[in-house]
Amino acid sequence: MEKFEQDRLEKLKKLREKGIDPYGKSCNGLKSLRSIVESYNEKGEESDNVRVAGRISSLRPHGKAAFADIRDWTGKIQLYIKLNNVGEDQFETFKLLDLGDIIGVEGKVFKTKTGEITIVVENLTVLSKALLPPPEKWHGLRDVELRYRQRYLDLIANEQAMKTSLDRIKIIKGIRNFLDSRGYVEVETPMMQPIPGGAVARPFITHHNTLDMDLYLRIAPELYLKRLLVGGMERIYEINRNFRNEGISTRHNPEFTMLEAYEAYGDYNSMMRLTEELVSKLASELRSDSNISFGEKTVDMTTPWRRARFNELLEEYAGVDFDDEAAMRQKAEGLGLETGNMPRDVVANDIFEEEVVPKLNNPTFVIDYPASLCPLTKLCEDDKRFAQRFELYIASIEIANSYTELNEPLEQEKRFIEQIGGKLDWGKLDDDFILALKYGMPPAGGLGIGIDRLVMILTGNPSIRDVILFPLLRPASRPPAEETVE
RNA sequence: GGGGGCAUAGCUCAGCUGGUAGAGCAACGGCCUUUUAAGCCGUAGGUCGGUGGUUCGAGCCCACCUGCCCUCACCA
Repeated sequence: MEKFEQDRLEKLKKLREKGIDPYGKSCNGLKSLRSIVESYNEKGEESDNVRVAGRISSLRPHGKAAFADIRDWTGKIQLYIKLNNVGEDQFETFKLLDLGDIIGVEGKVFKTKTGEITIVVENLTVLSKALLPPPEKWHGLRDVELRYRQRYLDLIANEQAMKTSLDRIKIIKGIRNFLDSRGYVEVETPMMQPIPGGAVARPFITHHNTLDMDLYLRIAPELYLKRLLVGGMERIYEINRNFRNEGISTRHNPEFTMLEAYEAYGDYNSMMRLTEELVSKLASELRSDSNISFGEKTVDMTTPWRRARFNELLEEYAGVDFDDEAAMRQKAEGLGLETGNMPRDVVANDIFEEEVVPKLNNPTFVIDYPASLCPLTKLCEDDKRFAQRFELYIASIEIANSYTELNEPLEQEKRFIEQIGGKLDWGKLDDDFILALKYGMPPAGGLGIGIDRLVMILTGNPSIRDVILFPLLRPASRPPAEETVE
């Protein structure tokens, strides 16, 4: 507690008395710890000094010598400090160091008799004196609440946390490279929207003072991206945050990262091919094994992935015939689902989520959804009861959602009105979007991929909070309740 | 929002049937110039999440509150 801080403040004072700045300056010519190890393994011992920096993660003093481990974000390396080598003054400085301090070191690389690649310290710089101790070195930081609230400690203490975070960055970069190489361009559309559209979800509301108007944090960028299709941008994507004022769970964070991509003159089939190529490529770049363990489950990412119609799967896993509405309603009631005044499509979808989704373990494209569930989608040509939409499920989690985009303005307007007549009580009809469509939008395929969920699958983390650096939490301590309010 | 679980030293965890608080790591003092979960000797460290209650006595039982985890609902 305060005791730890007191002890360390005392050492800080002593460092200053020795004329050392405990919060040092920038360093040139630093090498990553991993590169030191790799270069030693390739070339063996070298006569030149190396310069490195890192956080002290272990200290093993031996009187007039000491071993220490320092860690950077590429790995760790052992240091060997000998009184004979560094002299009285620097050895004194070393003794004022603690676990968690960040130091710079210069010295030669060698191998100890136990075979560990080690830097013999010749020169030592204090770069940051830590006033609080890091989490325990062996067990790391286990307390999930602390891991989320103080993510920096998680990153320091748990290698896996750092790896997942860096893997996430690789995945997002991989997506950009993939799309860029296919002639897509990345665009930015409004996060604050006067009418939150492109999905059905409760939005966050905010207010602009000068314009004196309420705005909504976007629930999807879709309607703006399609305006760009109208404007002639033929291959576009956006990777950015969406905000939905809904429940929080292992698969839901109020702000989450979404990829949306649109390809003029494509359709949901072209987007399906794109999705399979993209996701399987990311998977193989990240791990050599095509099997990913995900909680209790194991997912086989080997392509080609299964493609099955919505109603086929309903038949296969729920034993329900989409055409036999009475039997379907009976089945739903048997599952304890509310069927009351629900339209048939909604009942079918409820059964689907209850009975089919839990069984979709290996990557599966579910295609051709009931039409009324897809207000922004073109209908199937051979059966107008279904729409040209697919969703990709992996480990029973919805990863991607794609349509052949509806580009008929009057039909779109009609479907919006039906939707509003239904249950939407926030927002209104986005007639500016309809106006855009009236100028002509090319036929197009559109694709959305939930990035956080994709990262969950590809890194094998079953909780979304482990792939978002700072997931939303309640404040740890809240001010005492006001007696006068409410 | 409903249901279930968890909260003990800085960290990781024990704590029996209710009898007054423990270990390892970290810390502090000492010894130690190839160790690696270094070792050896010694020391210190606690509002047992919070507030009430039951009891001669509460970390333990009860109620309420706070936070987190799981799950259901809303949703991606």
